[in-house]
Amino acid sequence: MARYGAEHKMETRRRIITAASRRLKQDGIDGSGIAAVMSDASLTNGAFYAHFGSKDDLVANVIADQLEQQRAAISALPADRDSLEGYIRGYLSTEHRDNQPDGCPTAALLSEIGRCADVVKDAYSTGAQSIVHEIAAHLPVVASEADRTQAAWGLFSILVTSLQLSRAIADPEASAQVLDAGINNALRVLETLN
Amino acid sequence: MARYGAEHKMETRRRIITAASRRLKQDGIDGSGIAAVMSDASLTNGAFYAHFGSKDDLVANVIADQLEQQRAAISALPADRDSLEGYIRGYLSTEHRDNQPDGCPTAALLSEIGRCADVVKDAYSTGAQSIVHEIAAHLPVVASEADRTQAAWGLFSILVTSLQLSRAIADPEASAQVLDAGINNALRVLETLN
DNA sequence: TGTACATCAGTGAACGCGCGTTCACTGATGTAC
DNA sequence: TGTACATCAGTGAACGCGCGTTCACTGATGTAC
Repeated sequence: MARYGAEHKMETRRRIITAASRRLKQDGIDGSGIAAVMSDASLTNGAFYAHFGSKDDLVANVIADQLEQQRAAISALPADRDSLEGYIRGYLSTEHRDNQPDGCPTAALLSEIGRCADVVKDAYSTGAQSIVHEIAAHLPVVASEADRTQAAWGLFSILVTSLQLSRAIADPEASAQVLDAGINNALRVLETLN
Repeated sequence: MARYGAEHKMETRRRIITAASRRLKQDGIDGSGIAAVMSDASLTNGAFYAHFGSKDDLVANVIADQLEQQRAAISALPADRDSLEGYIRGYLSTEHRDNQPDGCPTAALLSEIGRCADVVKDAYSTGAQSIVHEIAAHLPVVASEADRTQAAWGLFSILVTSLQLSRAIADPEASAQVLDAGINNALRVLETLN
């Protein structure tokens, strides 16, 4: 028997994924080095390859994990309009805008993911579709399922770009206007379904 | 007098900006090196600093130039609903999705821009606001200017994220569905203004 | 007309640095007997 | 109970490479006289 329990290595792996999630969302995929991620996880760079086959492998695992967490958070919302509105207002808040390491992975990384290896894109595809279906399940049932899925893509789009834009625009007033416009546009999607 | 006319250096500068636009949109900001850009422009890396003070300086100029071209293209559209619908369908086409070097700079770079130096973010802010105001000027005049500007942000958001998502999703069928949903959601924004 | 010099866009090698990845090694803990 | 050995998560130096940036130099063209 090894000196560590069976769960020890899995815990370390989880620690790396958690550290990498924050680092990747803060500095981007290209902007985050293995050594920095491992240091954030209180490890040295050499240990990395005992847990992941490559940087792409790590990124794919981070993406899948982050999207699943986001899906679960939406799943836990009560299926009424007020809860969804609360989620929208939280997503397009200045707090979320200013806390990228703890925020939405899609807003932080989407334009980089399109250029990533297939293993990353596949992880993203699966996760993003799960999130959108979860959003659709929380939309008013007055519309058909196809209409709700379509509206969910629209809602997701408005949230993501509005947040990305608010981060790319340096002037605080203009940035806040973009968040406001995003909230109104998102709420309008909810209304047009009724 | 120098052996070149006064316009020669400006032409070279333009050649670098054009090459860099394509390269940055294809490989991302972090993913594009000075040497590759200069090689694309049929020059060697050393000449770069005779034209730009830094990589950030180049990126800011590329962003400003790209967004101004996009604004001018929208400005040239007739201000009727069919023209706008045509623009939307072209933007969310598989051709645009598959031709990132010649495509929308926002879709290619937005999540990276939020992490860039202020000089880049300032160039982006100015350009993006111009584009949105140009879109707003092409929306039906039945709504107030504030409502149209807000709807223009929503339209822009739907276009950008839908294209980004279609590029991040590897499966062709799912990718096409995202483009379709984007078109429908974008057209719905036009309808709700009437 | 001929020659020495100034100009300057562009060349290409070099700088220090951080990247992703590899690998010989450490050292704490377990088992064998 | 004591000692030799096996296991293996983690260490830390090293690899080749490409990055952004610097700089001494080239060479084509103009001016001065």
